Amino acid sequence: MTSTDPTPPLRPTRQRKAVAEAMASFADFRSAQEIHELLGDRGEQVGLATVYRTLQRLADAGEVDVLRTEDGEAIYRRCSDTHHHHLVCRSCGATVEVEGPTVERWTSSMAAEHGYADVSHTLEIFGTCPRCA
Amino acid sequence: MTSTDPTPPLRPTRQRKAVAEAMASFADFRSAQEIHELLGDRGEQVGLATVYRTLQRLADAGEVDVLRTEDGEAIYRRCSDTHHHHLVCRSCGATVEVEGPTVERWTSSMAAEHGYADVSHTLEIFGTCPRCA
DNA sequence: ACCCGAGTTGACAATCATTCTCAACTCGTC
DNA sequence: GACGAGTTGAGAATGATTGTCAACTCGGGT
Repeated sequence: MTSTDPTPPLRPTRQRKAVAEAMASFADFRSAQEIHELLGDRGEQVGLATVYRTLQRLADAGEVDVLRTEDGEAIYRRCSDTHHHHLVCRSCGATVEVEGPTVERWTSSMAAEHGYADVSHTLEIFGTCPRCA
Repeated sequence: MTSTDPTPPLRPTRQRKAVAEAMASFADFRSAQEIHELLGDRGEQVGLATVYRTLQRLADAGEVDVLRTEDGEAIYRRCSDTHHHHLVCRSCGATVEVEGPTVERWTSSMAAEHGYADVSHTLEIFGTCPRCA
C-alpha cells in the first residue's frame, strides 16, 4: 500500500467559514437552499453548489446531522458529536437531541435475534412541541 | 356535517391489480422505477405515472411501507397492517419486520419528558444478514 | 513580495426522481 | 348502448442535487 492517504488538506476558505457560522446560527433543520438563502441575507455571497459541497463535507465529518423530509429533501443541522436521535416539532421544527441506552440495546438485540451483524440504525421522533401545542 | 365523504370509489383496474400483484412478488424494498420495470418484464404494460400514483395510494392506505434511501429515492414494500419497523440487510436488501413495546415506550417517554404531544416516529435498523455475512 | 500547484469556487448545464397536464379511455350503472 | 366519474399514459414541467471546467485563492517555498 503506497497510500498513506492522510487527511487530505482542507482549506479554511471564506465560504467554508461562512457556512459553518450560518450552521451555528440556528437550531432546527434547514434545507441546503434555505441555508444558501440565509447566507445571501447575511451578505455572504456563496455559490449554491459550494453550499451543497460544504454541507456534505460537514455531514461526512459528523459535524452536522442530515435528515430527509417526507418528500425526500435533505435538511441539515449542527449536532453534538455523540450518537443521538432527534425529537422534532412537526409544526415549528424545534429540535431536541435525545439519547439513551434503551433503544440502542433494543435494536442490537433485535438484530442479533435475526443474525444481523454490523448494525446501525436511524430513529427520529416527531411531535408537537409545548409551544406549538 | 354534510360530508359523509365515504371512501371515494376506487376502481379495480387492470393496472392497479398488476401493481398489487407485483408488490406481492418480492419481499425487499424496491423503487418505483424498479417496480415499473418489473411490470414491463411481466408483460403488464403500465405507465410510470400510474405506478407512482398507485404506490402512493397503497402507501396512504397503509398497505405498503415507504422508505427513503440514502440519496432520497423512495422505495416500497408490501407490509403487514400493524405498526412495525424494519431490519434491512445493507447488502442484499432482505427485510424483516420487527416490533416491540420497548421502543414504543421509550419514544413516548422521551417525547413526554420534553412536553411533545401527538408523537410518531420512524425507526429502521440496518445490518448484514446471516446469508451475506 | 512573487511564483506555483493543489485545493476551491461559481455559473450553468445535466441528471434524475417525481409530479403535472389533459385529452383519450374504461367501468359500472342506468 | 349511452353517460359521467374515476383512470390512464405520454410527455412536459418541476425541483433538488450533482457534474463540468475555467478562473481563482491559499500557503509554502524562493
